[in-house]
This record gives sequence, C-alpha cells and structure tokens, in this order.
Amino acid sequence: MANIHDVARVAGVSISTVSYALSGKRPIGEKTRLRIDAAVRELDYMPNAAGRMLAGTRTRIFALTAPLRSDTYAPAHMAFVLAVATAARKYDYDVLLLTEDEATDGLRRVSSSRLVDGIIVLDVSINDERAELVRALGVPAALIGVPGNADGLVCVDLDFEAAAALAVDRLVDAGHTSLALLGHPGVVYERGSNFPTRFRDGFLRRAAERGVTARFTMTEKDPPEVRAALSGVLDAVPAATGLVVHAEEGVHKAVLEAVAGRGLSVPGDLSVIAGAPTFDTSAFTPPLDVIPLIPADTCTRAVELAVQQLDGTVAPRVELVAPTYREHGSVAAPRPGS
Amino acid sequence: MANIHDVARVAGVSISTVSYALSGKRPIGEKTRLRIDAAVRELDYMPNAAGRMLAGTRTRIFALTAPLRSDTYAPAHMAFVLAVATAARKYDYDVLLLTEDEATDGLRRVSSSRLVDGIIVLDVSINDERAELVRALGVPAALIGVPGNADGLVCVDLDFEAAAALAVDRLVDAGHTSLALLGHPGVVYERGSNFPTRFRDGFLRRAAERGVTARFTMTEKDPPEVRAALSGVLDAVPAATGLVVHAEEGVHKAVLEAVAGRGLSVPGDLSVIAGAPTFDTSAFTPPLDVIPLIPADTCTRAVELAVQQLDGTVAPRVELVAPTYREHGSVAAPRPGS
DNA sequence: TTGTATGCGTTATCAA
DNA sequence: TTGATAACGCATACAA
Repeated sequence: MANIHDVARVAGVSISTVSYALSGKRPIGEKTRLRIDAAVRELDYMPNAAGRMLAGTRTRIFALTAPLRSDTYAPAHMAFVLAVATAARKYDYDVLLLTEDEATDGLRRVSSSRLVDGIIVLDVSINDERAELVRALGVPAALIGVPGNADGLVCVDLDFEAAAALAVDRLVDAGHTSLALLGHPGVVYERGSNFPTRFRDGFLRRAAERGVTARFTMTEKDPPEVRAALSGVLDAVPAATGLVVHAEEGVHKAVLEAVAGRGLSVPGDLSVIAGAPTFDTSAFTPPLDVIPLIPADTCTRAVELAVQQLDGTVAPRVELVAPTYREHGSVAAPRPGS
Repeated sequence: MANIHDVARVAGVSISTVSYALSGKRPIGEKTRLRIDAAVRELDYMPNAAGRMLAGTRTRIFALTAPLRSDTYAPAHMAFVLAVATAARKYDYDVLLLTEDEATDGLRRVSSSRLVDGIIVLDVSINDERAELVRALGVPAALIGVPGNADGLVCVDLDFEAAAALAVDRLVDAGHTSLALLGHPGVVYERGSNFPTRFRDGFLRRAAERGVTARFTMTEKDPPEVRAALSGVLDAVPAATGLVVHAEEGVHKAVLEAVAGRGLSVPGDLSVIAGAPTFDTSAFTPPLDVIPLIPADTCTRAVELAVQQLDGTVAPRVELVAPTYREHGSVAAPRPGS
C-alpha cells in the first residue's frame, strides 16, 4: 500500500508538498499539483487514517450512542442512526457505534483514548446518565433529545410542543371544538424520553388557549386496545371530531381501521392528524395530514453543532426545530350536526 | 491527557516496560507491575488509539455495512446491527457504521485508508456489489447472509432450508398431511436477500420427501391481505391443518387474529409454527412454536471469523448455523375429521 | 526482568 | 512556492 513518501518520490517533490497539496492548506504550483495528482492516481494513494489521527488534531470519527430500550420503536430508531451517519459523512466524518450495554463505559473509553472527536447522543431520556457523563467529560457532544438537566449541553430536537400546538391550531381553525390526542403507551410517559410528554403538554395547553375541549388518552399498540381508546374519545360527550395521533405506525393503522369499522369517514366524520411520525402517512387509507418528525433535520443540525465545537466554542443550548405541516386531506370542517 | 511517557516517569520505569505491562506480552516483575498499575490509576491513563493503530498492526475497528433497503424489516435489521456491535466488543473491537449511500465507496475508503481491520457485511443480497468488492479488495471480511456467488468469501447464516425442513418434520410428525407456508411479500422473492427463497425451497422439498401436501403463499403485511392469503390455504381442498409463517411480526399477529376470526383455535384446529423470526413469539395469543433466527448466533460467529482472518488464514466457506426448535404449545395432532 | 532505539505515516513548524 | 524535519504516542526488535 502506497504511502505519502511513495507519492512524493513518484511526483518528484517532498512529502510536505504532497501533504499540503492534498489538504489544500497552502498554495501549490500548477505543474506540481498536476504531478502530484498523477502520482496519487497512479499509486491509488489514500492517506493512512492512523497517521492522520496521530499527527493531526482530528480523528474524523464521531461516537454515536443509541441505546435500544424496550419502549423504543425500532424503525424510528434506525432512521435516526442512519441520519446521523449520513450527516456525519457530509463533514467527512465516520460514525462509531457504541452498544447499549456499554453506554457510559464506551463513551469514557472512546473519548479518553482519543478515538473520537466528539459524541452524538441519541434517544436521550430524562435522567440520562450519558448526559451527565458528557458534561463531566467535557468532550464535544450534541444530544438529540432533551435530558432533564440540559445545563452546559448542546441539544437539538423537534419542537414537540409547537408541533402539538400546530395540530391543535389546524383543527380549531377548521372549526373543531372537541379534540382528542391518542398517545403512546403509559409506560413511555412515566420514564424514558420526554418528547411524548412535551407533545401532550403542548396539545393540552394550546387547546386550553383556544378554548376548546381536549382529551388525552394513552394506548397500547394492539388493535383492540386502540379501539378501546378510540371509543373513549368518540363516545364521550361531546364526542371528539378532531383527532391527533402521536404513536407508532401500527397505532395509526389500527386507528384508521377502527374508524372505518365504526362506519365513520375521514375527514367527513373525523379529522385526523399524525403527530411527529418518522414514517410516511401519505400512503395510508386515507392519507393523513402530518407534522413529520424528520430525522435528517435534527441529526444534521446535531452533527453540525458537534463539528463546530471542534474549532470554536459553541454555547450550550437547547435548539428546537420548528415543526412543519403537510396536508393530505384528512382535515375538514366538522359536520354541522356534531 | 497523560501518555505512556507520563506513566513511565511516575512509575520509574521505561515506556517499553509500561507498554509490555499493559499488553501482557512479556513477563513483568511483581513490584514493577504494581508501580505501573498505580501510575496508570493515578494518571487515569488510557492508551491513545491513534498511536496504537500506527505502531501496532491493528486498528481494533471493524466496518459494518448494513444497507436499509425498502424491503428490510427495521426491527430485525436493528437487532443484527446491535448483535454485531456487541459481538465485536467481546474481541475488544469497535464498529464503524457505513451508510447505505456510500456502500462500496465507504468500504473502499475505510479499507484503503487502513481505518479498519476488517469488514462485516450485513443483509447480503443475491447480486450484492459489496460481495464483489470485498472479494476484490482481499480485505478480511465476514458476510452475514449468502450472496449468489460466494466464491472466496466467508459467509455465515442460519440454515434456512434446514429450518423449514424442521418445521415440516414437526408438523408431519404430529400427524399433519396438509401443510402451508405463508411467506413474505412477492417482491422479496424476486430480488434482494435469498433467505426467503431458501426457506421456501426447504419447506417444499421436505414436504415432498415426507409425502404430504404443501402449499406456498406469499402475502403483503396488511391484515386484509393476510386474511386473503390465509383463506387460500384454509379453504382449499384439502385444507391445510399445519401452517408455517415466515414473515414479519405484524403478519404473525394478523394470522392469529384471522384464525381467531374464523372461529378456529390454535392448535386445536390449526397448528402454527413461526419460521425464523427475530421477535418473541412466546407472548403471542396463543404463544407460537418457533424456530428462531437469533442475530447473536450468526453475528458472533461472523465477528469471530473476521478476527481469525487477522492472524491466520481462514478458508472461504458458507457456514450455516443449525436451527433449533422451541415449543410453546401451538402444534398438536390434527382433528380426526379433517 | 528491564531498557534503548527505531519506525509507523502523517501534519505542521521553521527555513529557504 | 517548496523542502527538511520534528513531533504525535505507541509497539517491538534488539540489547543488556
């Protein structure tokens, strides 16, 4: 395998010239550059990673810690992992995957051995020991999600409160006065991530501000449970005419089936909005209006903030990404009678 | 951050003694070892990764290439990724995650920059360009799955044919003479991984060997499609009394619901076996007998084979892991009448 | 049992 | 615009 000396020899220049030509950190004469380029191609030269790490100040690797808890929804989880890896590549960074059972030890290991330049923390829970550790290590890091104590940390997340408020606004603007939120299973709210709570709070708060009736119901993902939860809000008085679903894909489908099973139509009898899903709701029957959770958005920003910490100081912050709304025809005015 | 010189100074020994003490590659005097250990703890020393990579012959990193195709089932995919990372740690290896849109370029990059010692290839499809590339690069690698052309490659996978045969044997041994296999959506068989095909072939072949009726039906994952597929085998003449399901989790649940919906009981009216799932079938209603696909099995073996390639030659091979059977009470003798 | 010295491949400083 | 050379931190062959 060719090294920088080989390239220098073939090109008839010194190794430092080769290094500078490749890094672009100082101007190189036109003819020299051409000779070097030719030598690089001829030898199929690629800089040795270890050599670069040792001599340079960067390893060009980020650690990614992404525990898979029991209440984690695998497809969304995977989407975030891939989004981080993809975003990292845009900055010429690779991603080292830390395992769950090595969460803190792994972080300690890769940072104190200088294997990585920084850390991306995924699926942050309220009392996340990784948040504490990152703060203690003082290593460049970006969290995707918000821990209970975000002091001194750089965090990025969707603005779930604003997302829920946006859903409420859309429904109220369409004329609905009785809304319901179908949320995750109860266990998700008790411990773990705080985004379900933020979504719920945003929903209830904005509904109160708008002066409309609002109900919040949690549901397990099995269709029977979903049917029961749905009955709770559709058979109530007043019955909900606007529904926001903040849950995983199967729950959305179960909701639509249950609604159809009751002989109701969307949006004729019931307006429905999907809250912060990572999956595609435009292929559902019927397609659902959606305020999407786009992994690439938060992950790209997190990687960007991690990179910026390497050669400048980035002020600690909780950066919330504004939600967007996509119409697919599942929201309409409520029936005059209801 | 302390380096090996600091440790040597504090312990009052040379750096080579520190190095050998830490690597255990030569005997160290008792008192010396204690002084070094004390110094290491005092300085919180951890060897610099880049220094080790450069001086040693190992980077202690494996690349993991795991594309997420449209027909990939995310939970299973995630389970394999984690299993590889966990297995790698047992050999003191870290895992670098390559992105899908950089599949071959990424492999080329990390191997020719010597960032990794080897490559683990996940979710191998029949015409997988990564298989060709790995062969061409001549880099230590282990594939999980079997490409169309496995010449010169080290591959590990569950023995899907044997798994299907085992399912057939169990049902036939219980007295069933009319079996059915409910498989993945059609697109999965046309292109992509070859394990669905291997399972199907194993099923049909063993059924023929045992002289029983066997039907194979593909199904999409939506409950209505599953119901239709199920009707196809239960309303046929002769009706199937033994069913093997080789599909994702939702399909299993839809099958059980549909069976219950027809007023049939498992295993009273229909015996059911889950074929090669990565999820838990013991919590289903009713629990299902299962021939599990255990990511840790194949991934651990793949990592082991990758490690062995680093300091010895490993003969190319396709190593198939023998299937196992777990009873949960979903198989019984067919009703006398049927 | 321990120490000395060299090299791994690159970056970056200092000279020219 | 280019070159010589000293780190970077460690592993290991060779000496003692």
